[in-house]
Amino acid sequence: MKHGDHLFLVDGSGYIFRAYHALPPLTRKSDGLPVGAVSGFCNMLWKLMVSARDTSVGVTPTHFAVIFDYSSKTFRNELYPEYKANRSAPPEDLVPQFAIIREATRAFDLPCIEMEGFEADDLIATYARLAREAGGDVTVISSDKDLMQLVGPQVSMYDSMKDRQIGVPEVIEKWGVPPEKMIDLQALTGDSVDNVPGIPGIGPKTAAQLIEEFGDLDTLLARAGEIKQTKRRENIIEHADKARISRELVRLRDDVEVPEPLDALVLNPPDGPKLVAFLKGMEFTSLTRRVAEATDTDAGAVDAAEVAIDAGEEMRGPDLDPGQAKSAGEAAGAGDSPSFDTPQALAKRRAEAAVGAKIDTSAYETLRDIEELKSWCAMARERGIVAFDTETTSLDAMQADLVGFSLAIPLSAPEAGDLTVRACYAPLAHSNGVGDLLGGGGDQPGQMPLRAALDELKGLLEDPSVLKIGQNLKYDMLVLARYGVSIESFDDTMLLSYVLDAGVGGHGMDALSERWLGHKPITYKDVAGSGKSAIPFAEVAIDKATAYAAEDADVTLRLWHVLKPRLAADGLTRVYERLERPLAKVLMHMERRGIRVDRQILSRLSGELAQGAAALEAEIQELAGESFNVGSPKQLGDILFGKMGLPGGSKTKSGQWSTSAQVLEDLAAAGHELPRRIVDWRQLTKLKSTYTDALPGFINPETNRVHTSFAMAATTTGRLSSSDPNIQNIPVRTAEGRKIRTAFIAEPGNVLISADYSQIELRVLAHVAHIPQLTQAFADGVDIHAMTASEMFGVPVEGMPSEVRRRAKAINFGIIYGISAFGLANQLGIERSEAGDYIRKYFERFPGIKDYMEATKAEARDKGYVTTIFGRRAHYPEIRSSNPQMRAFNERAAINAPIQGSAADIIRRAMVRMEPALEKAGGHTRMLLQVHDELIFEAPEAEAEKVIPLIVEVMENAALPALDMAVPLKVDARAAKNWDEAH
DNA sequence: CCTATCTCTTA
DNA sequence: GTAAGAGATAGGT
Repeated sequence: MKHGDHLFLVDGSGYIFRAYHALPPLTRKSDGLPVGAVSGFCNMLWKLMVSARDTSVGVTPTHFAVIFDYSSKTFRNELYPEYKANRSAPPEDLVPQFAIIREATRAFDLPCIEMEGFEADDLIATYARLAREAGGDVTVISSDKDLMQLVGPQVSMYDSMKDRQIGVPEVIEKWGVPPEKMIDLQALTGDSVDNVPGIPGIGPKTAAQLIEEFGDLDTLLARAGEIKQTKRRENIIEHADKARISRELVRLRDDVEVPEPLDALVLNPPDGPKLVAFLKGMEFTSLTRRVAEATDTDAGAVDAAEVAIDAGEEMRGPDLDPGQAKSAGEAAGAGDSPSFDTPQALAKRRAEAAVGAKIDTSAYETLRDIEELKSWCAMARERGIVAFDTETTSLDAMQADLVGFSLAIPLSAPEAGDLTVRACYAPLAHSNGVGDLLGGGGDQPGQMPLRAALDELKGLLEDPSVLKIGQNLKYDMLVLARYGVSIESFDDTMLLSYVLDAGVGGHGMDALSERWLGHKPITYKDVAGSGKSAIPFAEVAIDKATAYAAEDADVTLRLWHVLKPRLAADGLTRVYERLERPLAKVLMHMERRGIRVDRQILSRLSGELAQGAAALEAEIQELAGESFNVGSPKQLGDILFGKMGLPGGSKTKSGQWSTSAQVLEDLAAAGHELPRRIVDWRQLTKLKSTYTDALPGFINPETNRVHTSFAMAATTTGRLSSSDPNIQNIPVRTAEGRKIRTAFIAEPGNVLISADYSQIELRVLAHVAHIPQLTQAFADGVDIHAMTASEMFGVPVEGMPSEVRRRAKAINFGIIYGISAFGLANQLGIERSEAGDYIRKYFERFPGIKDYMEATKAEARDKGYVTTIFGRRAHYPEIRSSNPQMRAFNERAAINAPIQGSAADIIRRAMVRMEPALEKAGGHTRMLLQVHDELIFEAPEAEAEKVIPLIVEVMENAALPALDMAVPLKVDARAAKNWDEAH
């Protein structure tokens, strides 16, 4: 570099955040990938590269570089651990743009520079000094005040969004001090965003005035006693040390050993085809056209580059030769000829390449010390992508302690054929299983200290510029949360599989590995044993644990390469991005909070139930004339239908007489005493064993609350399921059962709020099937079942007999379930022929329903799946079965899935939006549980009244703005001390 | 000890 | 008629 040369330094990280907030949100048309900041970035780069002379910069660059922050952890954290500690995670739709912007930089053939331990600002300061010393001029493309200390005769700044040059006069005008005093000024004012303390009560105006008066910070601090204003004087004296620390935090380092020499930053003419391919892939049409014209490229002849969401690897893949990972800052070689694909072609190729992957479990490494771990973290950062898995002591994430973790990093692009993966396991808390009652086993040798390893891991997992890939990451996040570690920027292979293939098969890692890789991973049983002889994972020998754990990370990474491209290829990006991935964290928080359950209430109920059941059992034995196991359907059947000779109803699959409640009720109605007692006995013992006895065992000893586990990928339709304990089947229908709900309580000073959607599935049906009468009825807010009865039977709603309404209600539910005459007859206790008449009548009155059902069945038959209103798919591969029963069952399920699934999508949307919305009411209300159409919250008494309308609003508007439903959604919400009264 | 069956709870 | 999870029993391993 020489006199007359001009270096442009773009503050890439700063630009991303500014553009995100300043520019209107923009998404890629084909798949909804958020690209607003990327678009602004590309336009800015292009403008600066080719026509900076026409802007207020007024010069053409000869050298050019884009600088990024490497990670959130820098040398400043050593000075002051709280530095940038309060910065919150970037918005969900900004995260994927970090990686894309790096890729954009490469597409422009510009050096992309970042360095561990330093902020972008330090690299900018260093390059600015080097250029200055070489006699060149510098323009820093940023408007960040932190960089203004660099401004001087040879260095100026440029605000590209306002097209405004920032020189010495501009800095003085804005801050009241010249650039060289900016450090002192910022030391006094501090910075709440970066958590730089400064001196309380001193803002920019006061700081400028003080610096003007005393000359510089040291003089000011030395002579602070002279300040007249009492409070200000005391503050400055008391917080002088804070100001000194602040000064070191804001002072930029200009002596960094930068990764590229100045001369490597020479600006080359853009590579037209390469850049056009990228811009086309991003669907930036007008910029594509401008670039194509300026570089004399035939845009029509260039294939769009595939740029996938969160792409760490995709972005780097096409222009990367296998095994030749480029170091940070190295520009992509201009001579590479990129191979670009349609999403479908890429997905297909990946799937084919993945089968029979060479997985060698003996090649995995065991990380024994921090240095090794550091080097793996650095490698992960360089690739921008890492698969991650934890090993723990328990399946219950709320009680699991960390035993170790594994990482897997792709070394080559899979386009090169076989994907090359390096994987490792870091054991942290393995013990010798020889401990007896007196002394626990000691640590196995060769493990690094847990705390130090966690610190290192935290830096990687919380770095949003590195994509973390896991299988069921909600579990890992839950475990890590207890160690103060979160995961920012992630993909979950279980959720990917669920979005792509719900209904096709399981989504567990072993199933996915066999399905996609043709590989059977080592099972947990293989390393830990099973049953009584099982040992805790912590006692597994480290070499065995390494093979098992590292393989999980390896397999997860390979699965991601197969599954992720399918998202764009199948148009399911939106479902994954909006309904699945963000919900994982929401559920993690809900599970972590748990709900308070009153032991005393349950124990009292248990006693009452035991008494009642014992009394009934005595009567039952008396009536039966012998003692038998009342809980055994087989023995009971022998008594009822053998010994007593009662008329048997239906038989079970295995040929046994059924003793179901339905059969017993019928016998009771015919005047038999014993069946009635059995029904009552079963109710009491069910409540006792499943609820009052089992629930206390789920109270976590640490938190004293019950933490259910929500499964995100368990149902075909998109509903959640709940287990350990299942809180989605807590009794409500009978008075006896409802007593169990009184044990679910709020903490003192708080209330529980229950908010549930009214008739959400019928509303969804009205919307998807376009039923005018239903739509109108919901708009008018009338009783929907009475309206149905009125339409069908010609009975006026006024004074309608309850039996008539009951039948209409059963029909409405039947429709949602994919009605059959058999089922409806069963439900209503009427003849099949009569039920058939009802159904015919219903279809006459609501012909749209019949059309919807036929169309849905046809869709399922043709495509193998049906779709919810938000695009979620539910697969029914057996719908083409030659078995008529099997076929009919699948048809009914297919009819139900879009209705149940759309309702599930709606509440998922509400849940994703709920947490930020609750902040507005004071921020102390916490979402605890979901029961399909109901959300349960815990709120301080003082906040409840304020938060209820907010909750209702979020839920009622959950479909918007993506979808403006033909039917309004209605939510009822109530607060009380316990769940029974709130519901 | 593990798995299948039956029953019952919810939306 | 849809979607789930769980407890008790019974029978095979």
